[in-house]
Amino acid sequence: MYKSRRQQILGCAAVLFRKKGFKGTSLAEIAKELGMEAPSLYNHIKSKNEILEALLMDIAHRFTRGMEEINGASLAADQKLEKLVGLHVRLTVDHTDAISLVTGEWVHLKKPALDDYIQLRNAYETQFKDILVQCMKLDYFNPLSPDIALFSILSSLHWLYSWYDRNRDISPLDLEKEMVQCLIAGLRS
Amino acid sequence: MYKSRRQQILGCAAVLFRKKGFKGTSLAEIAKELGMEAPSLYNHIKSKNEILEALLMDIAHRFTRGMEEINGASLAADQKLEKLVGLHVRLTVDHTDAISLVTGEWVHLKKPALDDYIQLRNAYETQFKDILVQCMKLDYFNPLSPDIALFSILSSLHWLYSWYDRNRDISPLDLEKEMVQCLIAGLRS
DNA sequence: GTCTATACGCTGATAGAC
DNA sequence: GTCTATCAGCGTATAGAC
Repeated sequence: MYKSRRQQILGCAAVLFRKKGFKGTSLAEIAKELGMEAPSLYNHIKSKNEILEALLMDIAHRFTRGMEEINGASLAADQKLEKLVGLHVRLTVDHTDAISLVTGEWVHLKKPALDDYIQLRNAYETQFKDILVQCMKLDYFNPLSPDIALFSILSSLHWLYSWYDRNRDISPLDLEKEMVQCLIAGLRS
Repeated sequence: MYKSRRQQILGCAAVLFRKKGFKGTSLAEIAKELGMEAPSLYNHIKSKNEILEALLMDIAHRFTRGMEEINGASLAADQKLEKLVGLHVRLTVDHTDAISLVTGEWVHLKKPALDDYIQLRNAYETQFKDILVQCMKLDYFNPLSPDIALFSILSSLHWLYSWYDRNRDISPLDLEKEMVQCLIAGLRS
């Protein structure tokens, strides 16, 4: 599969940003990893910050699209919840490094992009909670605090990448099944 | 309550490190917040990195001591698990800013301190998992994968600080009860 | 598209007066 | 203990040759 120079830079940066943080990674390091000099990067990117924007907005849009698909289908709320876990597992497996930036590095986004990112994030969480609330209206779900349940499930899903990295032998499908059991079984009475 | 200049610096740094990251925070910013100049900080600290070390090792030792106390008491495994949730809630409420560094900023620790930190962290997680395994031997617990259950519970507990910050109105005791229900209820059959 | 040369601000840290 | 002065190094970014 062909990768443009820009895509190579983005992929390489994601790995380094994950390991050393956005502020802890220099353009020289990214360039060196690709066998080039730092200034040459500017033929493919606008600035260092643009790299972070491209990585994070791509991830954010993938989550948004996934949520739209799930909400568009005519499924019961608990089935939607299981689909959401699957969405997180799939994106984590396919974009492990970029997704790791969601937990902390997004704070280094700058003003216009930062607002866009936060807006997408808030919309996603709102829709996630709506589905959770619908689940709790089903009589075989426990009526927990939706805020705490949302936070609890989401934080586990956000950290999937760190766990998956140390256990790449598990198949994505098995991982999804285990996560569904672990996260959702607790909500059912 | 009296706070030494060093403690003021550490507390101030924790707030800034949390908001802008360790690498994204300059000594000048920390100093300014305290109404002093950057070089004056060196009368109380050895280096910028030492601030991070002091903050993280303090937190790590608090978790280690908490685990020792819980393991030292003669409690059933499921009771120990509940106590552990309480430990995380209490430390999060009392040291919100410093504890936020546990999720990502610890990677900026340098060699001698980094190894100490990782060692404490691994020991804590091992003991946590042991308790989880003991729970699953009780007949009213589901036999989930201990690794996934550990990861799932710990990631929720690690992100408590971000949630607690936006919901400071809830009492620590209520939060503890909700978290126990949300995290542990799922493991019980 | 890649390079070398270069500008220039910021950062962590030290020296030394008060 | 705090300050001012100062340094060396690094980081992003630009200019311009090839």
